[in-house]
Amino acid sequence: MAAVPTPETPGPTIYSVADAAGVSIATVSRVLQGSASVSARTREKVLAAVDRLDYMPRASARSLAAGQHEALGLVLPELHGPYFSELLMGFEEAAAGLDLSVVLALVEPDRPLDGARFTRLAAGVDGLAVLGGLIPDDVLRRATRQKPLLVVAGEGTAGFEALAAENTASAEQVTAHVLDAHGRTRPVFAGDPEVAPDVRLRFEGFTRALERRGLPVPAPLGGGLREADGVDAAERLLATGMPTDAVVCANDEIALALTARLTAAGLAVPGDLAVTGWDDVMAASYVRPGLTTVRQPVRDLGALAAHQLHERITGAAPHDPGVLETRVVLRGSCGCPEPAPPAP
Amino acid sequence: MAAVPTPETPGPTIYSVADAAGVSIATVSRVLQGSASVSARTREKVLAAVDRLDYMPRASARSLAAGQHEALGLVLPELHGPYFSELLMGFEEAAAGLDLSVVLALVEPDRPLDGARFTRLAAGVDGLAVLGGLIPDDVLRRATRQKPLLVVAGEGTAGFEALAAENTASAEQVTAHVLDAHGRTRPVFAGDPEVAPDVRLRFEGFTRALERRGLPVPAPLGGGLREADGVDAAERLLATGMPTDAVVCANDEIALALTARLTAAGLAVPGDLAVTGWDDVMAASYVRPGLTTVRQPVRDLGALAAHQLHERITGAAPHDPGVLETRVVLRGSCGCPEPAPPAP
DNA sequence: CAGGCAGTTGTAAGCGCTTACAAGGAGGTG
DNA sequence: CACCTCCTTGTAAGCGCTTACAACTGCCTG
Repeated sequence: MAAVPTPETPGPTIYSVADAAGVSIATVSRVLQGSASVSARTREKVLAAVDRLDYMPRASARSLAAGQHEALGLVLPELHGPYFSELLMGFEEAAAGLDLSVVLALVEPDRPLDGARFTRLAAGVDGLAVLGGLIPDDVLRRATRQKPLLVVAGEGTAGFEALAAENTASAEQVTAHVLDAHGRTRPVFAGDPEVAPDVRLRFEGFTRALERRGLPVPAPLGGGLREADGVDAAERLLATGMPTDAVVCANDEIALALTARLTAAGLAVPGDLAVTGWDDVMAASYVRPGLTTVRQPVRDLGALAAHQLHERITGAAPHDPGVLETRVVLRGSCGCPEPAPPAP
Repeated sequence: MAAVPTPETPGPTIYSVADAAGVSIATVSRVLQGSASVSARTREKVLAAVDRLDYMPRASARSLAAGQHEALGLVLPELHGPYFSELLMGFEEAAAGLDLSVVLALVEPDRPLDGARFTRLAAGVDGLAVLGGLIPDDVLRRATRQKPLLVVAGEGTAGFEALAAENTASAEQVTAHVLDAHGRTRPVFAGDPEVAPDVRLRFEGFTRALERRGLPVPAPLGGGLREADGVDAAERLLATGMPTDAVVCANDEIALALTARLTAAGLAVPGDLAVTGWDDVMAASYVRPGLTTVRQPVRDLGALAAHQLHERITGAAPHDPGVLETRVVLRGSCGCPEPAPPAP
């Protein structure tokens, strides 16, 4: 028995199998494709040979001959929080359902998707889904000329095919809730609209709620989407003497960290400030007060991305972009009564 | 300008580029490999043609000719909690550093990695990393004959190459802490040792701590690793009249949900019961009391997996397996004084 | 100035698979 | 019984790339 196949000791090919089964390679291929008509007896002989030899076709040879990779690429940022994991799971599940592999590339702050890596990714897949705001537009535009490309959680504007969950209306809704149901009048937005398209759209909703009520719109607090950014935002707030009574945060991580920091500084949530988040992460339902937030169908987003990409690749009529619906989840942090027990 | 290339409209090949640049395809290949000696003038001509045509080599053709996929496969379960994300990030970063792509396959309860999917995965990569306990041993053994394979966070026993973070000693340590520092005497273990190798090893550490002190070892509470399982465990505990004063949980999700459920039932943590978790997820530091837990270098684990796999593939002498160290993080849930502010 | 060498480029043979087409055999029909 | 069909199988031509080898150029040596 030979050792594990390596580049130097390639292992059996379709020729070995054909020999072993006493048929031609075309027949082996047919059996393996389950495609054309092959007699039962022949099929068995071939399958027996496959089994005996531990044969496994090289995907590269298949792809080359068939002219398709049968793989989708997915580009995401650091996988912090449940958001990206969910997206990824939805995408992977849908892709698997379509018999497609998923090639994943992560973009981290110190590790942008440079030309080489992007090319290597794109060269091995039939289509590409990229998280909105991750890659500069010109790079995207270039990529678009190579492969079908879909921007996920981005804006439909820039001329790319895009797909996203609703943002603006939900943000307006949650802001309006804080204003109308809890009588707040000087809310601020924690997050940087420049950092990602969703954040910009959420800030727009926030803005709209204020404008409709004739309230002034303060500048957003800025910062990224991580816990540390929430702490920073809280400290900036403290430093400015807290000219606010509500903080609408761009996501739950910010909201949780900010709440913790403000509470440590002696402020009460929701007493002194109402706080809201976005995403409904696990911790949102465990902290006290529970975090009021917006839940989005992230997994569906991922799945839809895979399906739309597949349709683009196979040339089927593309879905209309569609914006997925979200849902506001009210808990104690905005001033609402705490819902039932924290357990799921 | 042609539309986006699709299987029907393939786009430029190395031949187009060679024509456009007035050289042979061998020369184009050389330029693209950055390899052999090519005159500066020729190189420029080729690069100009590449640029003009938006040429992108097919990975499948490269792989076929070169006999390598330049890709690693990774098999993980559902990406809940930060654990798997971290692992994935570490793996992907290391792989990218080695100029390798990452093909991801997720195994979910209703979606096992059947033969077809596994074959499709293995057929397109040079090596495979699989989370311990996910795939039946016989399937693994079969896979081992095809490709280099590494079991991550599993046990080194079964004859597979394996890699993991320390479990038993840390579990013994955290259990001992609850017993010795907080005077508990009747702890139980929440989790099912059968569900994953790490859990089994943690339960072993738990067991050892009790045995060394001459205490009886109660049967583990059983159940999976999700929040819902923690709730279940809590309810089982309540139903049996709570013959315990400490719960050592297999992970933080269980610990958090169980704590919430017990608290809702009127019990005090750590007053009535000490609770500990595993992983140090984000919520662990936000809840009150903070959750005492064990932090493991998950990202490093992922990175190490990619590196070891690569060494196996390239035939370099394999690292020795190595077990990564973990660290107990003490917070309020075991009875310790709460550390500084909750913010990171 | 012949011979040799290094540097550069082209030629061509695969890599392992899919698939159009041809070929052969078995069975049915008039 | 000749002929036509359908079913099954084989033949062979790629798919787009890498790479060993050959070939050519110009230059340096003796």
